[in-house]
Amino acid sequence: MDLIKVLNKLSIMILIIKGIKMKIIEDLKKYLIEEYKVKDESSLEILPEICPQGMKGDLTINCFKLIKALRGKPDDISNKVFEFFDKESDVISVEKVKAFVNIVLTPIALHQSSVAQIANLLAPPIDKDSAKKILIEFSAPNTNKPQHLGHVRNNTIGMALASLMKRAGHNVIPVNLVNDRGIHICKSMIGYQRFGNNETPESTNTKGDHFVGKFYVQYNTELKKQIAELRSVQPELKDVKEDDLFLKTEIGLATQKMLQDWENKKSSVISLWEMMNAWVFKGFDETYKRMGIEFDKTFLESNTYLLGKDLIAKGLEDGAFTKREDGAVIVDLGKKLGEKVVLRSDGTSVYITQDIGTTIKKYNEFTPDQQIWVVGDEQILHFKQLFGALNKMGHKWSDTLYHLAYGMVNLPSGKMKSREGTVVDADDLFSEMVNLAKTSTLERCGDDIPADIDERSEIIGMGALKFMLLKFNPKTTISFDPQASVKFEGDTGPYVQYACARINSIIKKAELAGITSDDTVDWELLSSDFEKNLSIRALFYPDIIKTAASKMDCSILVSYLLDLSKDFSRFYRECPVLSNSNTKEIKVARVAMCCKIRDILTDGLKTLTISVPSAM
RNA sequence: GUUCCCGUAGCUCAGAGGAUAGAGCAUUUGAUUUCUAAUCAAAGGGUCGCAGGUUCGAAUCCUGCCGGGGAUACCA
Repeated sequence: MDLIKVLNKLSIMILIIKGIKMKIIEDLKKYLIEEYKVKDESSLEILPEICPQGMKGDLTINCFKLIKALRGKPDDISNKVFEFFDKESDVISVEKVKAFVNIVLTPIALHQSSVAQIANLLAPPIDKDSAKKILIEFSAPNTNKPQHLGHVRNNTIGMALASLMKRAGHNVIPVNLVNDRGIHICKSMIGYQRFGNNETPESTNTKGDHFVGKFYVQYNTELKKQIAELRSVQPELKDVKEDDLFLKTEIGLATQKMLQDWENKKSSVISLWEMMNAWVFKGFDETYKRMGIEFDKTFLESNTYLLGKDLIAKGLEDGAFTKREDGAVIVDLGKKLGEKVVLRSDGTSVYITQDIGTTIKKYNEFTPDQQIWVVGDEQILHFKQLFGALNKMGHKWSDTLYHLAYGMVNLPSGKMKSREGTVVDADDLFSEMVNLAKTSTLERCGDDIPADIDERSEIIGMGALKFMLLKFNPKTTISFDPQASVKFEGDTGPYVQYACARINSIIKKAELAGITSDDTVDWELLSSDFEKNLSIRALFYPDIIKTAASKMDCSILVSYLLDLSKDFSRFYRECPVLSNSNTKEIKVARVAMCCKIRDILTDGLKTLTISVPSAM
């Protein structure tokens, strides 16, 4: 036993290489630098890979990737790598296939570099010097209707990205910018004035955002009716677009008047606006709370919509912008992006005017190293123009701005369209998911209904939804089938949660048997492929966090957690932990392994803003 | 017209220039006296849209074409 302890201490000499912390790999690097007389040591990065199935090995060194740094031939390099490993006592066997060198490590060397160093695996992979202050804006809802599946994707990606960046070691400030003013807001206000009958969310027992959304729908119905009437009286308007007929309708004119009154701060309009917005915000708060979303700061468009005008004037002076013959101020963004109007000829703002203003305001307020917007991919051009305009204005930080463009969410029937009533409402979706989780939990429990059934169902249902949305690369347009794609089997959140639940159950039973996490672990005993695979996978966790953060892609972490859970499920089947046929030492070692794997799974899910239920 | 994204198994999707292109679902089959079967094991299923090019090596990079979607407002 003492010998083991000494060996443990020796291999604790851990060094960091691109997220993979292994002494043997660092030694290999030193050896190759010596052999090939490499001058710039930082040019040589050795990132081992998991050996593919069917090959004999734990880890693989791909020598093709070392050609550049070493300036050698693939065959020579792989021979040298082979020779190096052949002499290492931590290596049981080495195999060279073409320029790939596959090594099998002793269990103790492997586990000591991996799960035994759980604190290292869970530490932020980015050092303090390269940590950035990142402002991330997402959600950006309108206050005239409740949120739908598209917002849910935005919210989920935004919050998980913020959490991921934080986990990687950055300083993250999540912010929201609520579109609480404008013609569309006036539409729901007119709708309420005409059809509201002085009802309130309380009097009708309706969630505030749904309550207001109802009047937005009624408004649009009325508008459509008036347009139809107009066309029946004036048949020549048949081919004119609906948008162009807006100001020819009575309700359209009333809406425009209301917007003007709002901008002139007419008290009756302002108080109606304040009352209805308060209802919506209360509803949104519930939605955000249920999703586990918190913002450090919420900007309101009603406070920011006038920003930018003076900046345009200054840009005009500095020559960043030019005045066109018709009086509009434009920015010339070159051949690809063309000209963009930044101020109307009548001197009023366009959308990009206030975006310029808000972005500069955010920069001055927080001085971040990077600003990120999580906004749908239909606005790619807009953001390119925004960044281009800021660049022209001489803001050097404009090249640190980043638009994380995510794809749309389609239904099997096609696009979601609010006008056709094919929108999946966020709150309905949450309830459906949680109910599904509850039903299947009840099925599994039989008569033994757990006391925390509702809390558990909430965690499982919401976890399944978030996991599903994060599984896809953000930029892909995804197809969401509420019936089929939302199951709790296979590559899902509950699969990962289930692995955690099984581990928790084992640990509870182990404690009853007198096995604790303080017991000394003999890692040598975990020598099966199933046990080694867990350590191999765990070894890559910091690198996965780092890569996912640098690519701003949570799906990388999602795939990893599925792989690790899969490795665990196999281990669970093949290596009983508390079986009576096991010695106490084996039980202790396997319990320790379970704890470490659970820690990683829990940490990974938490990073994705997903919780783990007490049991399943 | 210009521009951006996508095209990989029946379906939904991973593949960070490298080995025999992978998962899940669906289909077929097997596993529960042993720590939770929301699990595990296995089978079938692929001209990686097409054609060139770069490379020792291309699903991955470049060019062209075909197909699908988005953006091309003094809308937000």
